[in-house]
Amino acid sequence: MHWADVAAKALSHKGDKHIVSTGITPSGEFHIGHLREILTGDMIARAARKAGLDVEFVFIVDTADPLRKVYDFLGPEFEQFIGHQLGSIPAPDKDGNPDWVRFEKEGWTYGDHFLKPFLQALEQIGVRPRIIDNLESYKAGRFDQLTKRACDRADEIREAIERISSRELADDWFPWSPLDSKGSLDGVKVTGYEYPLVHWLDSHGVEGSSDISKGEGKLPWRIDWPAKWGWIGVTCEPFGKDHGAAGGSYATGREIVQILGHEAPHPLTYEWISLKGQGAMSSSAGNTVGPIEALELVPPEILRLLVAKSKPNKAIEFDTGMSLVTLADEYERLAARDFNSELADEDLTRRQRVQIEDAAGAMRMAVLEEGTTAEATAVTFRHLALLAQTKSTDQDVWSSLQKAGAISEPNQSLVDRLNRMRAWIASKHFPEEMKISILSHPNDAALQQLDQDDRPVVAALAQSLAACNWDAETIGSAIPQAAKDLGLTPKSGYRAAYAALMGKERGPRLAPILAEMRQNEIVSLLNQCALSLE
RNA sequence: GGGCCUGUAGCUCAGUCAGGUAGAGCGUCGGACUUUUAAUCCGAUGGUCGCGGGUUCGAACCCCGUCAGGCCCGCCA
Repeated sequence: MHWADVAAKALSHKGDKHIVSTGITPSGEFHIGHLREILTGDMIARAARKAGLDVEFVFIVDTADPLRKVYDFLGPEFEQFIGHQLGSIPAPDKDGNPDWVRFEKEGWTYGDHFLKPFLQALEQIGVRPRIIDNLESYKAGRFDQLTKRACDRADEIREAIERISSRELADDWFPWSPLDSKGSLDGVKVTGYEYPLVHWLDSHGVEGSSDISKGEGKLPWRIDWPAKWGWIGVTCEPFGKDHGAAGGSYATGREIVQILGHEAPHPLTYEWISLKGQGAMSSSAGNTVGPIEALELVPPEILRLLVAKSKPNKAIEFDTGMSLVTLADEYERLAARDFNSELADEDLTRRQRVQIEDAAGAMRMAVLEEGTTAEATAVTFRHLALLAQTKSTDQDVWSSLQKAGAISEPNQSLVDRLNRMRAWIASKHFPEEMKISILSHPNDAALQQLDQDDRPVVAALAQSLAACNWDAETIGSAIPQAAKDLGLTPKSGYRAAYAALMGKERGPRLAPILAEMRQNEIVSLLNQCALSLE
């Protein structure tokens, strides 16, 4: 069973109606690590729907969280907003300074700035959650009753947090952080409480009162989370391994939510995504790949496959180089399989069966539109990379594929894929290994690798290519023919051609590439190679 | 200090919950396709299941210990 189906099954034991929730703080650039959170939730919801459950998928944007510090991408002016809520301060402009104009005219906030592009990415990747803005929810009084309960039973909550996380809370700790006279959550002392008011004294020596029912402040993180479970009615939530550890926020949350009068959701802890060779992704370290950037290179269904095929507790190493090609080709292979007929085989061992079921499940989760079946495009990533590099127009690419019988008319997903491929090729991420390049000088090392028998082919090839019509078809037949004329197999022709022209043992189809080059340069290169072999 | 996760073929991982002959994909190697050589198809190769004990007729799986990597007990997906 696929991991999402396992989670769905666990949910089905608890009832028929479910809310799967995810949440992210928009404190900086979103990266593909955040995508795992939301895709994990989306996949559980998908599996639950397939299991016949009534399920809603929500995404909570934690705009009520305060700005923790002046990040590297922010200008010094943001110093004044430390402790202020992300949904109530201006966004950084291009230079990292507060964009007051948009803030005042459009209400464009720090949270919006980072959230909006992420939402676009979600749309592209087929995730359409109900979005809940946390700050607005506070202001609308959604947290009111649960906050009242938390304040009324502050001692119980304090006891739970201290016992479970084995940390000591300050004497003046209170389960509500009021906003101070400047709008900050930092350094505010609670001096009294009578619902709905929490009285405070801030770091500027100002006294005031915070109205819980109007959201003039927020619950501290460890209570904020269970309170959300309560008022939204969350029954399942995936979260990063940081929250999942013993003593972590889920452990305290599951008890606190009971104090608040609700049940804890079914948990699912997932591992982080790291960038290959660079460790965990972190916005401050700058080693991130944003969801938008990733989607410019990778078809969304392939990004989905990456998450779908990895069990949540497995760390994922994301890599925009060769692994992407492997992953994309894996998608194509999987799409071409007929899992139902494979599973019909009675002789399968339990292991083989599980493996086929998991692959089928992963593909169900990977397709963009829920309930559809992936269709193989009949063009591998590798092949598309080749065509995109050798054909200057899209139409030439389609013609080549049509000629090969791979497609009749390109469908939309193939068109998208070609656009992404061109973006990938143009980006710094495109791997050297995939780049097609014809040598400008003989590569002696590669030539020496050639068998003695194959060496004469180089000279023969130089002659026949010098004489032939310079089109892909003619070149294509000249290469094997040159070998045959010498009593060798076509393979010898290719070996010689690759060694001489690309300095490799094998490579992509040569003829269409050569046809794009100048005939005299190719012939001259072959002649030089022939000379150096003598 | 306390706790969680991970460790299985060259690589990525299934299999551990319900103990029963070590599995897949990729890679590699070989063959076929006698002009689509990053393609496709066929075949082969490949593992003291981190290590040491214990329970058992039988352990990758359960128990105890141990090593290594990652993480949590302020904030982080």
